[in-house]
Amino acid sequence: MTHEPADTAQQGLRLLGPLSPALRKRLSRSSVVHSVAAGTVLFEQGAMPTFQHLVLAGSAHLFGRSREGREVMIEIARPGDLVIPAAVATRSPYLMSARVLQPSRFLLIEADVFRAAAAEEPELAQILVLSLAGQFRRLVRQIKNLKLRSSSERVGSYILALSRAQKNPDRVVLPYEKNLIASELGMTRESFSRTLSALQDDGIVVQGDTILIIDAARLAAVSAPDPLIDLD
Amino acid sequence: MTHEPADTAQQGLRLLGPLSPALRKRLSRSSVVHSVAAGTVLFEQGAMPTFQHLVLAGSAHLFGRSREGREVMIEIARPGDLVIPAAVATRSPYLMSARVLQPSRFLLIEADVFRAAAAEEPELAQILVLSLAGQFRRLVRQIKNLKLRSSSERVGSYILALSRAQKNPDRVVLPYEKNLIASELGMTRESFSRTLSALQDDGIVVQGDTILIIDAARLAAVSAPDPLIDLD
DNA sequence: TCCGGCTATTGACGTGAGTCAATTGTAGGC
DNA sequence: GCCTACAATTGACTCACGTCAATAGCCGGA
Repeated sequence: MTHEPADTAQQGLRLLGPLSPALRKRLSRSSVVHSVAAGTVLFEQGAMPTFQHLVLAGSAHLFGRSREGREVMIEIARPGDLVIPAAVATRSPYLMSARVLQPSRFLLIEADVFRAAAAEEPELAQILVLSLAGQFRRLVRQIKNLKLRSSSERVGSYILALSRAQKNPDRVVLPYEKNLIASELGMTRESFSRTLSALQDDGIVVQGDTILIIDAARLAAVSAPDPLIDLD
Repeated sequence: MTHEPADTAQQGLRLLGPLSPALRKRLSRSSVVHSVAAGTVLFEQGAMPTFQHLVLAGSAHLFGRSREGREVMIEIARPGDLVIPAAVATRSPYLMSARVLQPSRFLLIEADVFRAAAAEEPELAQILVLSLAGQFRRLVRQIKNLKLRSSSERVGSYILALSRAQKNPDRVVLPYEKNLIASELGMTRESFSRTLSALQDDGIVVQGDTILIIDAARLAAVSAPDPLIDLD
C-alpha cells in the first residue's frame, strides 16, 4: 500500500468533478491517495473516522460483525462512492468495518477538513446530501428485502436485478464469491447454494458463477420482483 | 385534518431553530401546518414526494409493503425529524408509506422549495446532512440486528434499549402495540409473544404492556446487547 | 351490565433455513 | 504435472420460526 500526491488520481473523481477549482484545491491539500492490496482492512467498526474515503478504483466491502465474530456484508462502495459519509458527518464511530477484496485506490480526505468544507460550501454539501440519500435508500430496499421476502424470492430477484445491471436478459455472472452474496442476501452459503439448485426448476441453469436465464417469466413468477425493493 | 398558517407551530421546530430568520421565512412562505387524525396516511410508497414533511408533534410510522400486502414497520419519525428526506432530495418515489397512529402535526414544506433551499443555503444543508446521516446509521443498526441476531436476542436487546431510553433500569413500558414492535423487530406477533414468555425464565416479568426487569444481568447474558447495534 | 370488536395469547403443526460434516470441484504454487 | 488450500456442493439432522386456528383478555359503547 503506497501513498501518492492526491492529484495523481484521474478516474473515480467524477464525484468531485463538478466542484469549483478552489474547493477541489482546498480538499486536495488535506488528501492523499491510498493504493491498497486485496485483503486490506480500511477501518474497523467501533473506530472513529479520521478520513473521508472516496473510492477511486476497485471497491470496499462494508460488513457488520457480531460480538461472537459472525460477519455479514451490508453494502459495497464502488468507484465514485463516498465510504460511509454518515460516520464522518456525525463524528461517530463506524458501525461497519471496511475491507477491500481486490487491489483498490482511495482518496483519503481528512475528516475534519471534509466536514468543515461540507458545512461551508453548498456545492460539496449537495454532493454529500445526494450520496447519503442514495445510500439510505439502498438500505431501505435491503430491509424490505429481508423482512418481506423469503430466501428464494431474494435469490431470484437478485438474479433478475443482476441481469438488468449487466444488460443481459439471458446470462448473468455473479460479481463476487457466493459466500459474500449469500451474506448480502441474509442467508448462509449453504442455503444460497441449495436455493440456486432449487431455482433450476424455475427457469435458470447454474454453471459455476454464471447463470443462464432460460425462462425469465417463470423466474419472475416465483421471485415476486418489485421495483420498490430491487435496484434499478 | 386542518390547514393553518405555518408559523402557528412552535414546538418540534427546534430543527429549524438555528436557521437564519431570512431562511426560515423563505421556507415558511412555501409551508403549511397539517394536523392529522390517527389513522391518516400521509403518503404511499411509490408516490413522488410533493412536500418535505417535518414532524411537529406526534409521530409518523414508516412501513414497507410487499405486493401481496404484507406490511413491515421500518422506522418511526418523531417530533423534530424530517420524514424521509432521502426521497425528497433525490426526487425519487417513496420506498415506504407513512401512516400516523396518533393525532399529529406536521410542517409541510414544498419539495422543490426545500430542495432548492438546501442546495443553496449551507445552514439548511448541514441540518439535512445530519438528519440523513442519523437515519442511515439507524438503518445500519437495524440490518445488523436482523442479520446477526436471533429473535430472542432482538427482543431482549430491545427491552434493554427501552429501559435505557426510558431511564428506568427495572421497569419498561412498550411504546406501541406489540403488533408493531414485532414487525419492527422482523418477526410475527405470535413469535414476539412467545419470545416474551420465554424470556420470563431469564430475568423479566411481562404484565401486559409493561415489563419488569428482575435480573438485568441475566437478560443481557441471553441477549448479547451490542452498542454497535442497539440504540444509545 | 352485556355486547362487539380488536389485540394478545396459546396450542398444534409444518417447514424453511441453519448447523455440522463429508465430499467434490477448482485455482494457484512449486 | 501434482499437491495444497479454499470454495462450493450435498446430505442428514435439528430447531427456530411462521402459519393456522381457537381462546382469552381488554376496552368502549349502548
